[in-house]
Amino acid sequence: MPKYLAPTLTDVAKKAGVSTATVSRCLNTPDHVAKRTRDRVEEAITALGYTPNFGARVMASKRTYTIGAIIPTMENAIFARGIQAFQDELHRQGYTLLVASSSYDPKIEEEQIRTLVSRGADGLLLIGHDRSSEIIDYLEAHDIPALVAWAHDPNARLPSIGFDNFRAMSSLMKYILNLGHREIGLISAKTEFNDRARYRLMAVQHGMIRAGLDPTTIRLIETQYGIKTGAVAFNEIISAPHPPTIIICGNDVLAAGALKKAKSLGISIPDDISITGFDDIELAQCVSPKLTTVHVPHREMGKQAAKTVIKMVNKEVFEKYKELDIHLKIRQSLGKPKTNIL
Amino acid sequence: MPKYLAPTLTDVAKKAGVSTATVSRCLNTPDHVAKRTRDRVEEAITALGYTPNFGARVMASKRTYTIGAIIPTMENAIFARGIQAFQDELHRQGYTLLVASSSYDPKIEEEQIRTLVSRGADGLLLIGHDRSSEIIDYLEAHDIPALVAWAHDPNARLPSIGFDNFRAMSSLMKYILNLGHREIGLISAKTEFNDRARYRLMAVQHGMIRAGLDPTTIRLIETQYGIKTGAVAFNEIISAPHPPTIIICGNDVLAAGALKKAKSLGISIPDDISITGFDDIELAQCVSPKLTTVHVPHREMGKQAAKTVIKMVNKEVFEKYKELDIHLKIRQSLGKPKTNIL
DNA sequence: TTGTAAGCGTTATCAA
DNA sequence: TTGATAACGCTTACAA
Repeated sequence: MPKYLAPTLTDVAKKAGVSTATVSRCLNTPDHVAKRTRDRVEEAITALGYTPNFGARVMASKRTYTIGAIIPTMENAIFARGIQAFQDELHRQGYTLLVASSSYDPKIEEEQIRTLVSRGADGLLLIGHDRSSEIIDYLEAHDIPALVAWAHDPNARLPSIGFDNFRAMSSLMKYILNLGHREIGLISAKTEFNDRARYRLMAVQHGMIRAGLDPTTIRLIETQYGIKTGAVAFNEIISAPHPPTIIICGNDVLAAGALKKAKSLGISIPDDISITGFDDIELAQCVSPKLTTVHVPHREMGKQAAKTVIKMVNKEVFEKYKELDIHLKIRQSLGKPKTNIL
Repeated sequence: MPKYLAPTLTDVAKKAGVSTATVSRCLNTPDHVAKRTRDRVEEAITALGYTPNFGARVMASKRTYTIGAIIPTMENAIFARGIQAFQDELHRQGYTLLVASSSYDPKIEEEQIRTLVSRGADGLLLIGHDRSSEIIDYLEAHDIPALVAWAHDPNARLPSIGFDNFRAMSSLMKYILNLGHREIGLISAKTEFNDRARYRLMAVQHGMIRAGLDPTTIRLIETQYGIKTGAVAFNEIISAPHPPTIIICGNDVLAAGALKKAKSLGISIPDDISITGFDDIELAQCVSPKLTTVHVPHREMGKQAAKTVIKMVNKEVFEKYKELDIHLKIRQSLGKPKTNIL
């Protein structure tokens, strides 16, 4: 069997009896071509099963209609929902999304940024602000616009669309303190290279201080994201000598893990201890008791992120720091603190 | 501010005082270059912040070390976990994964296949076998190897790695019938363009027949994937005149939705009615009662898929139809049928 | 409306 | 071990 070679513009041109320029025009600016010729060319294209070579196209035109996104992990409903919305909007506007994941590793993230840029991404979507200024220089040097999502920071170098993680967690914290909780546990995602997690942690600490409490009394565990890790952390906090009346979790997945563990230990939520989440993914409503959490408009964020990135790519004006509203979602996993010590 | 232009091989060559060929060699076959020259070149590269242009590279070398994957949706823990494992293994072997999603639409899937191929993907990962033979012709014509995952079918044109959806659901069905269930409800994903869903449905029907029951008595609802849609479907089945003693769900997410609805209606699972899922994602253990489901080794599948695709790309021998083991995960959402009619 | 031809940034072949 | 130089497939002035 002879090795097949994909047909090129030249093949199509030959078959249609026109120049390569004309074929190219049929593809890019069809209305600049006479109907008769266009028909001939299109015929040749389908006959040959021609698909343009992307690499060549990029080299010649410098425009790819491709947006890259680098997310910490694909294995997380939180990003999944927002990214799907991002992709849907991009697709509607004729752009293609290419996704890569960094496994929460800044080195890998840099690598992926370079990969995507060298592949001709017109623009990039990144998660959070924690990254080296070198890589931002790199993006500027290559004139590749990048938008940060899942965060809001008007002082950051990169534009962003998202919410203020500090404010969001603060409002939950205020609610918790109002209920009378004073002994607080916190299961957080790793805060290194993760500004979202760090701001959420800071919000809890600041809440304590404002209430005249000692923030060092927070039973804090930093752990990787996951249901299992949430369960382990819960167990650890609850087993210590003086357990808290509430365990705040950095996201819904950790909270679900904590809840699961509580159940298996026969600890009643929220009677014995309260648990809260963050994100309001569907999971939050599937567990019982349903999770009190912070609602984040992931779909909206994804959609608007797409619109903004496209504006950036096209050098149109855009809102540089767009903040989205979040709100508390009060459900059953949060109650008043138990009066007698557990 | 002058518009910056990304440095090219030529710039590096000039700066290092060598030819472009030498720079290229430093990048691709460093050991064919004298250490002294190599050092000079590397210095120039970092000084300029040079990154190779991918398009040009592809055009010149025809090799990209990129694998494309097209999944029905990113918004689904089922694919997320497998794809993350797929990506991890690819990354370990020096390949880059580019993911696109089809929104369960075969037209979009074709589009994405062409996009990925024209971008120079060396190989492709696809989900399930349902697609036009034209697009398979296209892949063959372009000599792009494609591997199907999440399915097993030794008669299909494309090689695959996965499990036999019919067998998997059949074994669950056998277990269910053994418990004494005779009145069966089924919430399935849409079966059009989805062989996995179709085989699972067929398995339920065949199970009925083998047990001497009439498969047309199955209360069947086909719906989109989602927690909400699962809840709606459950409600519909349960509200009909003669409700079943069990509702089999095509995957865990639908089952979680059904469970949630049951709880809100005050229906006790599994005392009043049983519910089963499929996939055994983490969610299955977070709901209560925990879901009886079919365990699918997603991570293992993703990892092996990566290894196989790389073999295919490199024209090494590989197992064309690899079947992975699945097994029942018996938990609490499945019980004996209630004796008196609900 | 169409054709000619000069790039675009690499790699690879062939000499040196 | 290095350097010229011809592809690779496409777009886009510029000419016709």
